[in-house]
Amino acid sequence: MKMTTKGRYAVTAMLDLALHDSGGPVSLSEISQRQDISLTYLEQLFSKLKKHKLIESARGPGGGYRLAIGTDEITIARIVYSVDEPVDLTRCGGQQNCQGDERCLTHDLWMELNRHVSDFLNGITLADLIQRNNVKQVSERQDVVLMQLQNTKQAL
Amino acid sequence: MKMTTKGRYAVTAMLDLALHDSGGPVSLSEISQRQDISLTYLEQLFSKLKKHKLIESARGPGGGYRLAIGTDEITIARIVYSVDEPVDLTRCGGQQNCQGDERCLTHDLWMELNRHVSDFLNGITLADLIQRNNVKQVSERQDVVLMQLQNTKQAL
DNA sequence: TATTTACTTGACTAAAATACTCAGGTATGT
DNA sequence: ACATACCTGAGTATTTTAGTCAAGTAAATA
Repeated sequence: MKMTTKGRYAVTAMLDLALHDSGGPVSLSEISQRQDISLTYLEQLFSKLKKHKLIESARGPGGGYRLAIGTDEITIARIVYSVDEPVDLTRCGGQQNCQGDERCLTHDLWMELNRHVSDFLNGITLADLIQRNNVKQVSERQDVVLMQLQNTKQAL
Repeated sequence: MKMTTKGRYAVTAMLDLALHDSGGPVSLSEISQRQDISLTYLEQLFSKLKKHKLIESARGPGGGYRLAIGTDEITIARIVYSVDEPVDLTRCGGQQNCQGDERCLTHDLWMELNRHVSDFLNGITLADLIQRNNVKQVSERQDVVLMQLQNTKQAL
């Protein structure tokens, strides 16, 4: 399992989408502003998320993205796998050819770690995260900041 | 927690050392041959492992390395941390300033994953690995291959 | 004491991966 | 028509990784 900022951004963006999914579609520029992630980078991520059928898109003004399936079906693992192709921790990718064409001394250990991390990330869904107090708090703060930003813009 | 081949090599080399620690010190060239890791790269790794007091060195002919503490005190986590400086999975390194100077939406999630992986790697020692059947098997295979190699050399 | 073995140190480098940006699209609502 | 917003793929700067190279020092042994 590979953990990079790409995967982390994807989870953050998906969680943002889930939190604002009640009205119409959510545009990337909204998410970009709330989560401090560049718009073009988000486009890249969402393209992959869409390919993996986690989200649906609507074009044109008022368009944006919405979740394609329920928040309880979207695990963190699915999101991460969608943007970071599944690369695992063993040298050989589970092929058991880490040394010449045989298993290396620690092959099984890394396989175990792999499984462990996967199990953890498979056990948490967006629905779970939404319930969490710290997520609620941060999300509210972000909503307020975005509203202030928009008000300032209109005033100019 | 960062998982790279560097950390994996270090664990493999340390396990090899532990498995051959009964006689005198074990030289890096032995480990290099058994584990297919370049000698100069091993030197780099062992320098760090020594700084972290996991091993002791003896110079000169017949010299090499031996474990500085018991195999039951050497966790996988300690080895990995010794060669890969502790980098964690959050954007902020636990500083909670992942967004501006506030926590990002998924801060706590990555902290949790961090803790999870650490717990796992802290829960396994070299002593544990030595007991495992797959380790025993691979190790025996490697010993045989090395002996054959040395016999071939002498014959030349 | 000459020689060999083996650890020691630090700088250096090639290659890969990462984290993006940019330039052009295309669809859709008003 | 025009603005919004998704869509696509190429391109690129930076960083990290993995590993080499060079020039040592310490110790054992003949």
